Amino acid sequence: MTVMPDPASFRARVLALVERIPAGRVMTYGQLATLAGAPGAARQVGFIMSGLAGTDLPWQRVINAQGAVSTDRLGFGDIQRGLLTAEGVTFGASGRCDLGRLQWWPDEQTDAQASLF
DNA sequence: CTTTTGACTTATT
DNA sequence: AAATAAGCCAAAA
Repeated sequence: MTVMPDPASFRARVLALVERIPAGRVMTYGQLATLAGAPGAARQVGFIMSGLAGTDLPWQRVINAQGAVSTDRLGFGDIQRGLLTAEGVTFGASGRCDLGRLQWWPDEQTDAQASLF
């Protein structure tokens, strides 16, 4: 069961975005905060994520701006990397992936269709 | 209302 | 490249 607070809340907007991240792609905390309407609230996004583990949401696809997972100190960094690796995301020896290639933006799903407007 | 807290980010050594 | 410091903002208490 997923957490569904007020649709108007910052949290709900973040969760809605997380749910749309395609497999094998990632988003950063700051990016989510900005798209949810609160630039700079990256830390708050992280706090929201703390409740996502164990839900249906693809929480593993949210990483930090360095292209690395921020869950090592929580004890399940290896689990998160494992899930992402299973989706095709590759991590270098430094524990970071190629953000420039894997970071996903919501409008990416539309390409030629966007020009209809 | 004020204070505290973080799965963050950026700039600066 | 790695470690520090300071800034940042939404919730909960």
